[in-house]
Amino acid sequence: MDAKYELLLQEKGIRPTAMRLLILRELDKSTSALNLNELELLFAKADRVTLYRTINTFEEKQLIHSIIDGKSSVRYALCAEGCACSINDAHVHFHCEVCNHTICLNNIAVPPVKLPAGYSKRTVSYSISGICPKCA
Amino acid sequence: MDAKYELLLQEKGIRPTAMRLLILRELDKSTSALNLNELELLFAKADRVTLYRTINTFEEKQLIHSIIDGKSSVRYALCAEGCACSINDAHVHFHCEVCNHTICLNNIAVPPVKLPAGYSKRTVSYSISGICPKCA
DNA sequence: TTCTTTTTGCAATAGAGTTGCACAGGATAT
DNA sequence: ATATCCTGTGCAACTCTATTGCAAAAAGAA
Repeated sequence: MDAKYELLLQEKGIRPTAMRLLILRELDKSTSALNLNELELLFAKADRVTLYRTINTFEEKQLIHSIIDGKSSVRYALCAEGCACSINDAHVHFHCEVCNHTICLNNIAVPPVKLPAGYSKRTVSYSISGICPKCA
Repeated sequence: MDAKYELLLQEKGIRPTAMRLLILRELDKSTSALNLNELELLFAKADRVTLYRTINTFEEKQLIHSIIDGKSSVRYALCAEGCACSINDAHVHFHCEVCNHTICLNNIAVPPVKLPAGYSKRTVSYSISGICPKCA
């Protein structure tokens, strides 16, 4: 069961501790991107800081990516398999203003724009805010 | 001198007080989008809360728009003339990771994407992070 | 086991955003 | 003009999110 997650962690060079496995499983189960607070609610017994540091580790090792949705806080979602967190892997995010969920539109790539001369591009973020099918 | 700003405020239905004129002028002068903290530094004598509420008023009346750049805080920039803050007016923003400035690429419109069925789009945000010409 | 390194928990702090309340100043009515 | 009302501004306090330092616990290495 957890073998899958353990493998995933090891592939990314992250030591599979109990906490990390739990957090990874929650991120995988969730259909929307979670912020720190939502994660905390899922783990009554875990410390905010542990979650915070775990999330940071995951992001550094490119196991998850962060999303800046409409307002409020940063959210996180698992990267798709084979994702290198490069510009080519970037997809569009959708934030529902009713249920306040943010989801990855993994199969909608961010359409490129041509920057004026002299600008170099490292990361891009394209997010759409509106109403999702469930809340319509 | 200030007549221009006074007129601008009145056009948008905002009463032109001294503070508002000052803040508007600073926003107009600035070549990059400012966050609350940066604004505060420009006005040593003004209160954070006044700036905060002024900015909120400006945004409600669509005199300025907010930008969610890379990390940190929300930034604000003057809307272009004739902007209605609709999706069609949306432009791409660029955030320089070196000087930490965020600028409006007013003449680069956000390329539209086709959402899956059931999703309705209200606002979009496209921001690029990298290095600007000055810092390259 | 013993030693060393990593991970976790607790406490405290920093920073941004927000609200309530009270005072000041301009606009309006009498 | 005076009284009244409404809006804007400032002060204080608070919430929420993010972050750091330090010590205990757990994991890995010798």
